[in-house]
Amino acid sequence: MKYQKELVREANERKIVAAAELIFAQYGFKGATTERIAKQAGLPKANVHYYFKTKFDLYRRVLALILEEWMSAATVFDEYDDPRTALETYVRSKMMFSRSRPLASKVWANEILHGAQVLGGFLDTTLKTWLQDRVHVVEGWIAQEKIKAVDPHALFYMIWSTTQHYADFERQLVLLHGGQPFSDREYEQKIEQVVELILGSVGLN
Amino acid sequence: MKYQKELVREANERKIVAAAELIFAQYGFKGATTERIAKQAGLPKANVHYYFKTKFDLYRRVLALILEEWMSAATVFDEYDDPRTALETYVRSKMMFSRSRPLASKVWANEILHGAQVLGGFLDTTLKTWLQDRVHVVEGWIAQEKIKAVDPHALFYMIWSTTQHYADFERQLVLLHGGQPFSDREYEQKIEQVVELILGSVGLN
DNA sequence: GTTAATGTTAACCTTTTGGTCAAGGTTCGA
DNA sequence: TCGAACCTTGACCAAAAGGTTAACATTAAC
Repeated sequence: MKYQKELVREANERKIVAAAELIFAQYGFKGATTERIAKQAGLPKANVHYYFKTKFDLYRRVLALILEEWMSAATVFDEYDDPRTALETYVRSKMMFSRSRPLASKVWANEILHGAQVLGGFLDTTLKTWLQDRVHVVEGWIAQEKIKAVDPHALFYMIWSTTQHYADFERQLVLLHGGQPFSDREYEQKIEQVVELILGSVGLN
Repeated sequence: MKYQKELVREANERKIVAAAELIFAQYGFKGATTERIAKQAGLPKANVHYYFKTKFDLYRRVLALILEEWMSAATVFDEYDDPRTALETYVRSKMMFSRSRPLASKVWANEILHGAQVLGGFLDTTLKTWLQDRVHVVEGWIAQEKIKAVDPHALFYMIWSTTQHYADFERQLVLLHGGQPFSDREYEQKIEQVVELILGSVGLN
């Protein structure tokens, strides 16, 4: 059984992290103020600093949690051997991530856009390894003539950028869509269209 | 013949705008300080404020110039009737923009990521119209069975995101590429690969 | 019930930063 | 050469913002 204090700590940290994610997504690291984060979390600013020594610590925590989600979402790529199923599942998963966690995607995009000061280490090690392994898988498909001979790196970049675009450039898409956010039904269609385009790009129709 | 003062003004504004673009790209609007912009431009801060009343005015100027470039780059789409040539030319043009003006692309991405406060009006009007017209062109191609029946909006979003990714996520690509920036020769190959993927996505091989 | 550890918060401090000012310099037409 | 317009810049100011403090409240262990 957990102590009350432990529960209080967990609940407060969760509230603060959720608030911070929203504010960082909206304003960027520098543009986000601890005051605003505190208000969003429904706590006084000093309380935020009690749980997180500095704004930068809080930012790192937010990114670390997003990183975790990112990694666990990436595992779906390995669940199928067949290129069509593997790619389709992966693209769907990434599209769903953009839909359900747009704030996470935006914080991530902002971090990389401004030089990946915090995530650089991850990109350089874990992600690099992950990508190399999957590139080999794709090369295998190409060798077996299961898909067209495309550049695997370029393919992954296209999948990442296209799917993340639906979160990071949400505002643009909404404006081009007449100011209305996509309904669940409309978004399902977007997913289908993206899947179709990606599969088409490697010759799977 | 131009007056000397006119030349001074033009030269200084250019210096300031160029510096501002760099600093906005690196730090975002809020993260950029006028002091830093001034230093980058090689001028005292007060001089920056002499030419641009506020930081926000300067930001708007930077975006306005980028907008101009964006629009004039977009015209290449209309130069050919044939889908293969039109798409290939457009994708190449966008890839070259990412290569030659990565800072512009980053400032743009940052602006939209954080809600398109300034560019909202443009997206909602000029870009929306531009897109609708080109969507009709693509629909024409589909009706004539020149390309696969894909969703034209999704196609444009994919082209935009994929090509801009090479500027906006430059840092990630470089890290995944072993820390080395792409040479001109390597980048040419990247362009080919992206063109191939995009053409493939609409069934042109 | 006493004590130690942890949580809460208003008030405060310090640094950063966008922006102003005033005094002096430069250009240029008359 | 004189004066008006424009350019230059160090010093300054007020507000914003990250972070600290100290006093008080609550919980938990004995």
